[in-house]
Amino acid sequence: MAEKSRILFHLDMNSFFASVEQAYNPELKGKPVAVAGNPKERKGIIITCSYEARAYGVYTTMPVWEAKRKCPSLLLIQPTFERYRIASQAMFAILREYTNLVEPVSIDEGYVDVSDIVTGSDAVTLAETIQKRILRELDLPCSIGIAPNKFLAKMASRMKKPMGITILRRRDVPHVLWPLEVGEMHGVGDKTAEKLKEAGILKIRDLAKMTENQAIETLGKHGEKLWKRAHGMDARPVDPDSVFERKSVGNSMTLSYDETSKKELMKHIEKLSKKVASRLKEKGYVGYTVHVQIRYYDWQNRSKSRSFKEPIYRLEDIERYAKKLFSELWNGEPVRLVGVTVQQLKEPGEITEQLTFDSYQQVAKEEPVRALIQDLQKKFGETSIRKGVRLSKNEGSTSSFSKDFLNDHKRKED
DNA sequence: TCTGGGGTCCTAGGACCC
DNA sequence: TCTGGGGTCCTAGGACCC
Repeated sequence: MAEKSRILFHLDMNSFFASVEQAYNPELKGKPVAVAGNPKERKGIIITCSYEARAYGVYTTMPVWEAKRKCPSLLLIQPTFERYRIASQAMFAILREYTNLVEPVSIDEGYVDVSDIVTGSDAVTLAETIQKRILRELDLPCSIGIAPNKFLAKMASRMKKPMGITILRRRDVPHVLWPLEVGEMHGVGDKTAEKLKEAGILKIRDLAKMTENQAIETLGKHGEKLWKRAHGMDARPVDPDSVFERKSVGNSMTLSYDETSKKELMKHIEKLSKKVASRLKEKGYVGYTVHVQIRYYDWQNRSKSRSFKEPIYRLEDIERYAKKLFSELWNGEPVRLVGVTVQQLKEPGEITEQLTFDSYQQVAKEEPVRALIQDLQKKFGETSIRKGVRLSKNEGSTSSFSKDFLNDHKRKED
């Protein structure tokens, strides 16, 4: 069955964190800049770097000491996520001026379905307009891929960077996509590339020339998906709501050194539980599963989780269960990283909006639902809860940001 | 002197139910 | 006196992405 013909953009901000820092501090423009964690705390890896830094061979995930060796003049900046979040919202606000069919994928990229607002020949013009606006109003560069589906748009957007606009049609797939290494496909990481290599599959062309069943025999269900993409097929819709359907909230930390003291580890679990609890509250979510992760000194990962009938959202509960799970999981060996996550999230609106007023009152008598509702009433007011307003959905989706807005924040910080 | 922190999706085995 | 098959939930682990 033929897919309905669509025109999608994939917009990808170029070296986003570093570009935001350069927009805040124009003296950094034209220089090798890297946003990186603190090297003293063993978190010293490059998170993003400017194109000037890339010219020296610096790339994301490279340890800072190595980056410094490759580029002695590298300017290192600690990340300020608040800035990135504001810039991101401003960017998405611009996209939503054109259509509501905007799907954020991460802080710095998203899909836009422009099928209903442009015809084929106007798509490039619209992409240019958007790209210029983001540069002019936010001082940030981006690349845009234009294609009939998400996969091709994603592949297209990274073909020209920075400030590129690339069209990738189905008919371009054999001569543009097929010559690429299979590892360059979105969705193929090291492990999958290695498996494919063992099967003699090196180029995307080789994958496309397999039969679909051969791809499935080699990689399972993942193989079916990749095989279709190698043929330029991808029916996933652009879903503006996906951003509101969060599945988990978690925090983890790599420790400054491998830790063996149970007391210290428990302190870390407490800290992480606090962060998770406060983020859950902020977003207005409750969860039903608590999940604890340990990464040992030798990079072995272990995890343990438990599900509950009652919603989990209070700090005491998260902390108590996380500690219990950690104690059951830990084998006493040195720990490199610990993490706490709450999964199986629901918005309280989803719980209350199904209830009539009577059953609302009845359920509200029960712990811990009653405490939950009381907490939320304090924060949002009784009516919004009773009406089942989807609280987090109303946050920050329509505000308009501009360069002035960014500058206001800049001044505040100064 | 290696490898952050935020996530999503998939797989696979066992429990449990009909 | 022998044990099907489908469906769902739970849990652990892995691959991948930015």
